[in-house]
Amino acid sequence: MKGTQLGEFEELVLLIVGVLYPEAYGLSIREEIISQTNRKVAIGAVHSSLSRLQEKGFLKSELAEATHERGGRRKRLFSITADGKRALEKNHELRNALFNQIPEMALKGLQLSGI
Amino acid sequence: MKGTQLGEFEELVLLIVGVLYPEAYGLSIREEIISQTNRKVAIGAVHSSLSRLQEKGFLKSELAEATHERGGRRKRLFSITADGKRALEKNHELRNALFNQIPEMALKGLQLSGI
DNA sequence: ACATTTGTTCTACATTTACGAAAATTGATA
DNA sequence: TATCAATTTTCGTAAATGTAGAACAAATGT
Repeated sequence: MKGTQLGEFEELVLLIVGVLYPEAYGLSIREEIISQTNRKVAIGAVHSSLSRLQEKGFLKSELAEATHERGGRRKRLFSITADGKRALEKNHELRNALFNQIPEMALKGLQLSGI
Repeated sequence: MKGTQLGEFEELVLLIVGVLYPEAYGLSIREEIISQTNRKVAIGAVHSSLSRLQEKGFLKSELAEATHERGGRRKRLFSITADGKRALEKNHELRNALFNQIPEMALKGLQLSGI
């Protein structure tokens, strides 16, 4: 990859940032991924993906003010850029198009696996 | 990835194998990816992805008989397994669901990038 | 002041993706 | 049947992504 392609996990993170808008930050993103996918994710994985997405220009971020909760350190809030939106839509369209091009025969009988 | 997750390129290859059925083999897959995505792909990338997909159980393959064309080493033809189909559908559904959960606001005004 | 909670940064390593040269077959031709 | 040209896969290596969790930072409660 030449640094402009969206990886599998990166795409997931990008989508979740959209879903969580405007409250997308490291921990909330992690929680949302876990609850929507049943997949376990370490916090470090999320943050490294976030910073790579920002380097690629698909996300931007700003430091929010601290809240009044216990702990409540300042959050870094992420949001999608125009490039990020384009990348997401492009992937979505490509995949839908390919999905629809698969002939019936290619998948016929596959649901009753090894009888 | 723990060996059962589909990588970004792997998912693309899996879709193309479906599209090309029953004539999916290394070179034809490479050509189809290039023509459908305008992305340049090396033959080695395709083959390593194919063998990983087979290890994961998402693809199966068989050696076809030689054709009558000049040259023509025997092709290894790939097709999707039941597990592969499931993985593809699961990804497709998840992505559609997430896409639909993104609030309008998250993408508002992003099309007119840097005027 | 100190413990606790929330959150981000840093570091290290595993897996996937990428590239292209080398090797293996196969039909054609001499 | 030896060699050539064409087609396809295999192999070795480098770079990008994915995964994990400890270290570090800043806020609140007592």
